[in-house]
Amino acid sequence: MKKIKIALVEDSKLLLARLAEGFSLYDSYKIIGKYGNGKSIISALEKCSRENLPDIILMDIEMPKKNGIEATLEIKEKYPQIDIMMLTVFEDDAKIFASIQAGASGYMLKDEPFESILNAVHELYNGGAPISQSIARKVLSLIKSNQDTTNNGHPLTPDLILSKRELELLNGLVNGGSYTTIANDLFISPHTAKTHIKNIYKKLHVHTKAEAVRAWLGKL
Amino acid sequence: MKKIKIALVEDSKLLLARLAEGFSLYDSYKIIGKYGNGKSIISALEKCSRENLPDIILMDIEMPKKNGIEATLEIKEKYPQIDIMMLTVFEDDAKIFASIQAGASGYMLKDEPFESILNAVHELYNGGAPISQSIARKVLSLIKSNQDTTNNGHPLTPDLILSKRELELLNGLVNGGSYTTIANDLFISPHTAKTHIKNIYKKLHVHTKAEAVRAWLGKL
DNA sequence: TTCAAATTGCCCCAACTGGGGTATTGAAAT
DNA sequence: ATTTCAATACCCCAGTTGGGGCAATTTGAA
Repeated sequence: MKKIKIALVEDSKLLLARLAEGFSLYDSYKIIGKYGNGKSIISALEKCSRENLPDIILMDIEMPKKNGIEATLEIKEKYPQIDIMMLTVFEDDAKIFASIQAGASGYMLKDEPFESILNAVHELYNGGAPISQSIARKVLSLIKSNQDTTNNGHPLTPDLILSKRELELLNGLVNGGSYTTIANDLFISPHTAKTHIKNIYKKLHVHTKAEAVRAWLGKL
Repeated sequence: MKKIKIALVEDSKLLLARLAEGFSLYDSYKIIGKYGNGKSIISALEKCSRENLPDIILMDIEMPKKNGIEATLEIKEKYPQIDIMMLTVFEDDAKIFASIQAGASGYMLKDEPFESILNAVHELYNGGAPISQSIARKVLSLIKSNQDTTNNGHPLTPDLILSKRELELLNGLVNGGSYTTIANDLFISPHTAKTHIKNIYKKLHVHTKAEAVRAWLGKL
């Protein structure tokens, strides 16, 4: 019987060890890697042969070097078949949506008992999109308030908050770029960059780059 | 015999519970409060009679609502007799210095075994300034590289990186203010605010508000 | 006491930013 | 087939920002 290959990305060594320990008690799972930030798992995946890639990644959001959302964006770009479940201590609207938008298929709070996380992984492997009760409630209320048409498929990707392209622009903002430098990075006109950024401001309800960076990096 | 009164500020319920549990095993310590972010401990302290104030606060740095550095700044302003020890998962130069600058007396990594933390609290209560080995090494090397004159006293406050006033200005930046609004908040002229911010840029090696916010909020 | 550092304040000016438009294209959904 | 929407691109313009320099006053430490 084939084991489900799992990679863990989590900056707290404590929680990382606790998760690894938890999975080690079950025969059907195999931890194939443990990483402390987005950068390290991405470079590890690059060195990985196709058959050794993980089936599922459990990914923290708040991490040094490269946060979980940026990492998810990059990983799903290259390996769309890998399912990613976000783990976080925050119940932050923007981060939930950004995660899902970036390609995450599930979203669980770290404080959940390990059994819930285990169930979520199982559900994810079988095509589900597990979300913590408290998160689910928030998502539902926000979707309702946005009058958005429902989405039935597996990779839950509501076209809420920010589009994929806008996420890329926002990333440019976080990296401190000007309209021109961001535009050059993305091979578009500075005018276009500005248009995107204006739209981002509207969606995030901010008015300056500094506020956008702050909103993106949490702190609210 | 008088128990040492301890308050815990930590957003991870898991670690919070673990710390509380740890201290509960020792007769000489008493946990007088557990808080999930900077805002909640500050409002709790305000409602606290003088004799019920904690002797020592263990404070996380990365937290929602109000982070540990901002909270430390405010608490040491009002209650300078309380010793604050920072707990963090990051080994981030800027944050170590900002914490100490804000008034923290110790700096420990969360991953340390509980016994180390216990020893650190004991040392702190007896006038020491406990710092994790790995942190201490970094601090020493940075102090050396900055040619700064040594500091022998207890509240370790190197005049490195940012001055107290500059920290306040930086906080204004993080909150998305313009020169004018920040200046109004601090009752100074916009020209002065600009001068401070220019100096902050030089010290942090950044050139825009967005970069300053990013540097302050970690991510490097 | 003396001297260095922190804090405060101002000037000039080029460059960038934010907010308001409008418009074309291509892809996806109905 | 038609509509919707993301992504692209441009215009104008007031206001803000960033970089350079200069200088008075307060504070703290030697």
